[in-house]
Order: sequence, then structure tokens, then C-alpha cells
Amino acid sequence: MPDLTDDDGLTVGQVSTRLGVTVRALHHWDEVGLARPSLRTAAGYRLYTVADVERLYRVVVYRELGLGLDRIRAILDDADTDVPDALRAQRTQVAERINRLQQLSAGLDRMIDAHERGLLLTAEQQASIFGSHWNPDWPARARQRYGDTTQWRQYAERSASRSPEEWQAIADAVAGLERVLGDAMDSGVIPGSPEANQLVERHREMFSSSYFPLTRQMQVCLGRMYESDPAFAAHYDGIRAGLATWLRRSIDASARAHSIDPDAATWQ
Amino acid sequence: MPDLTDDDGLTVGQVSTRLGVTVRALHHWDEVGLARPSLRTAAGYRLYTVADVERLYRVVVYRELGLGLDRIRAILDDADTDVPDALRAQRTQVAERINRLQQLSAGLDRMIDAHERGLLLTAEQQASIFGSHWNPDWPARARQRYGDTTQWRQYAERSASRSPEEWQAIADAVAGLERVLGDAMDSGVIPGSPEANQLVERHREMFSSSYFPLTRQMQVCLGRMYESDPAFAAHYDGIRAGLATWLRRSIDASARAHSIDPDAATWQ
DNA sequence: CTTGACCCTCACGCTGCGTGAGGCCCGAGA
DNA sequence: TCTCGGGCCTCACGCAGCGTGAGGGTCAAG
Repeated sequence: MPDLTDDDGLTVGQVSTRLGVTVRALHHWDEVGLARPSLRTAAGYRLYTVADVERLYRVVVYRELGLGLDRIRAILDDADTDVPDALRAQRTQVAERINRLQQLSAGLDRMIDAHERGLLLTAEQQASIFGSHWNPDWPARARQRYGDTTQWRQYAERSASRSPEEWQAIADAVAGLERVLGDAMDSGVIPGSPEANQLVERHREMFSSSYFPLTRQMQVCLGRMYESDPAFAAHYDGIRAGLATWLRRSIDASARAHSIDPDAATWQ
Repeated sequence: MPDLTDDDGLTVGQVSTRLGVTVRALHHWDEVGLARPSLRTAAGYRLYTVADVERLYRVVVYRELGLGLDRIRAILDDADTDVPDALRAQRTQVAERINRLQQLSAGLDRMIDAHERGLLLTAEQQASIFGSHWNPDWPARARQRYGDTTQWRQYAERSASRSPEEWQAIADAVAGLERVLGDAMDSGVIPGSPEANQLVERHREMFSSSYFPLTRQMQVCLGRMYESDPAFAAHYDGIRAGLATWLRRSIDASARAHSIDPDAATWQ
């Protein structure tokens, strides 16, 4: 009948409270051979001697510095392990992880802004990229209306990773397409004709790759808005008088060619 | 015989190169239901449609921001999950991890210094704590001689966590014990007597708790050094003439009482 | 003799895949 | 037509460091 109160050694529970580690951790370190008790009672109880506790204490110290168990083992067991070197290596790793996390944090900031503001550009940048017709309030208003849709989310995710230059490229491409649309209307391209349908498809693809995936049904709704919304109508009619209507009619016709009833089309 | 080259969908390999993720990751996301292909060929090949790839792309974006798969699933599937909130929560977590890592890094710095310098105190602090006899070079010289021993390592680990106040307490305790030793010698306590043995034990305990665990054999070596090293001898003899020798003889006698031959004692 | 607090040994779970093992499928050349 | 090489499939273990029971002995006190 061994006496657990004398100083033959401490049980796991006693060590655990003294060192502030869990019993399970002591079991684990015993299992992997990192720090084992040199004694066991007849019943199998672990008994940690003073020297064992000393070793455990060192394990705790290095674990609090974030070292892995293998590295700790090397420090404790290999007399030729250079401790400062090992610690410096650890410090380097920690610095790298800090760096990574700081980049993550910056990325999160950008994404949060993208979701809340919609455009990560200053008012000046917006004006210089989208032209003087652009109203800096539009992204905020769009967010008010569409902020809880999947499309807005996809739009926000994409914009978070876009630089001003990329926005410029998009704006240029949009302006180019609008010119092409205006020229087509001028040269008598009829809504429903193969040429018009092709242009409608080009519009859908560019919109999809610039903002968010656009289905044909959604495109129909968009075309109606181009015509009915004063701001949009003014924009398109500013390119060519009647372009908003021509575009709406072209989209409608293309939808019909794809077996969609434009008058029944719904967003989403 | 399905044609894998048309746009019914992309195989895992094609998606993997396009999105820059491993095939295994695609398998995993399929397994856990985060992003599954909507088609399979007759042979069981996964076929990702354009919509599937869109979803995968979103997964990649949020994974690069460090979000867990469950949180990503919530963002993608639950229309009522507030994305900015989820991102802010993530940012908070990241900030906490950065904090923890920065504390780790500071702790590593302290430990590296402890191993390399031995004492993390300025020369002024050392002088005010250990008195004017103290030579600031001693820690560096001790490191030169003992830097690759387990004892130095334990000493360094302990000093890394000691504040100037704690060093002051240790210095006071040491000075107190030295006074007690001097008084004992003055009052005629004989090396080998029970009183002397008790004092030797007290010395060993205080040393062990202040610097590193000291065995009786090591204590013998220490006693010899106290007597033979000019600096140590001067220190002890400065307290009481002959104290270095008295202490060495007391330690020797106590060792003999514990069946140790002091003339054969070895460090370590 | 019983009770409650400790102790033991399995053994699965967690996070997000990496890394084979063993085997079927597909397109192209001999 | 046979074969070959590359791609795809489904298991299933591994990892890092324990957390968390499950099921069952042990110890000291009443």
C-alpha cells in the first residue's frame, strides 16, 4: 500500500495543478516519451519525482513559447542542440505567421469595405475612371437595394480584388461596347437579327465577367431598367438618341430566341 | 461515351489548374458538401458546370481570407448570413492570433537573450541588486564555460521569467544565508555537526530554487570552487575571514554523511 | 463496506486536406 | 485491336496535440 503523500513522487493531479497543465497533457507527453514519470505505483499510478517535475517544467516553458514537442525534445535531450538557434528558428517562423496573418487582416478589411461600400475607390478615382456622369452615391444606393442578394455578394468579392487599373480596363471595355452598340443601331441593325443577338450575348458576357454572372432572364430585367430608369436612360441616350430603347428591344428579342418570354422574366 | 472537351463541364484536373487548388481539395469540398459538381459522367467523373465553378471560386476567395469551411458554407448558402459581420468576426480572431504570436515573439526574444547573456538586467541593475563587488562580465564568462550544459539551460530558462524584483529577492536571500553562515562559523559551529549539515542543506535548496537543481556531488564541486577561485574566495572571506574554507569543509562533511566521497565528486 | 475523488487505459474527434494504394477510363499510337 | 500513359475514381491512414468521454480499478475516510 504505497503512500502517495510522501515525497516518492507526485501523482498526475498534483503535478497538473502545480504546473498548470492538464492531466491529459501529462498522459500525452508520457505516451510520446517526451516526459515520463520514472516511477509507477503497484496500481499503475504515475509518480513524478522531483527531477521529473523539473523536466516537465522545462517542457511547459518551451511549450508556452510555441515550440513543437519534437523541438522541445531536441532541446531537452540533445546536448549538442543549440538552444538559441532553435529559438531563433522559432522566432522566424512566428514572424512569418504574423506576416501572413497581417496580410489576411488587410484582405479582410478590403473585403469588408467591398461589401459595405461596393467600390474601393475614392470619389476622385471613380470620377476619373467612370467619367463625369458618374455619381459616387450609386454604389451605396445599389447596396441598399441589392445588398442581401447573392449577386451583390459576388460583385463585392470580385471588386475586393480589383485595382484601379482593372476598373479602368472594365470601364474602357464597357465604353467600347456601348460605342459598338450605338454604331450598330446607327447602321440599321434590327433587334432580333443575328448581329443584334450576337451583340446582346457580348453584352451579357462582359457584364458577367465584370460584375457577376448574368442569366438571360436577369439581362431582360436589366434591359428594362436601362430604359425605365432615368439615370440609365439618360446615359444610353447620351451615347445615341434611342439607344436605351434599342438595347431593351434587342435583349427582349434575343431572349425570345432562347425561348424566354421577356414580359415574364424575373430577376433571380 | 461522354465528350469531356465540350462545355458540359470541367473535370477536377481542369478546375484545379484554373483555380489553383489541388484535386484533393475539390474532392474534400465535395465530400463535406461545401461545393459539389452538379454532374457526373457515366464513369463517375466529376463534371463542374460554369455555375459550379463560380461557387468554387467564391470558396477559394474566402478560404484565402482564412475562413473555415463551415463559415464559408454559411456565407454561400444562408442568404441571411451577414457577410460583413462574419468577416469582422474573422478579423477579430486574426487580430487575437496576431497578438498571441507577438507575445510569443517577445518571449522568444527574452529567452534567447537569457541563453546568450545569462542575465537580462542592465549593468546598473546588476550593480544595484548584487552590490558593488559584482562584475557584469561574470554572466558572460559563466556562459563561456557552462553554456552547453543542461544546468546553464535550466538557469537561462528560469532567468528569462525573472523580473528585477525577483532577482532582488534572490540576492537578499543569498546575502541573508551568507550572513547566517558567517554567524554560525563565528559561534563555533563545526563542519560535520548537525547544525552545519542543516545549513549546507539550506544552501543547496536555496541554490536549487534560485539557479538550477543542485545535486550533492555538484555542491561539493561548488564548495571547492568557492575556496579555490580567487573571486569567490575573496567574496566569502570578505564576509568573514576563513568562511570560504569553512563552507567547503562543511559541504565536504555533509557529503560524507550522505556516503559521497568529496574527493571523487564530479560536476554533473 | 461504501462513497467520492483520483487514477488507469483505450479510442474517437478535431481541421483540412496530403499522400499513397489499388484499380477503372479515355484518347492516341502501333 | 491491343496497349500505353495520363487522368480519374474510392478508400483510408496520417498529422499535432491534446479534449473528451467510456468503462473500470484505487485510495482514504466515514
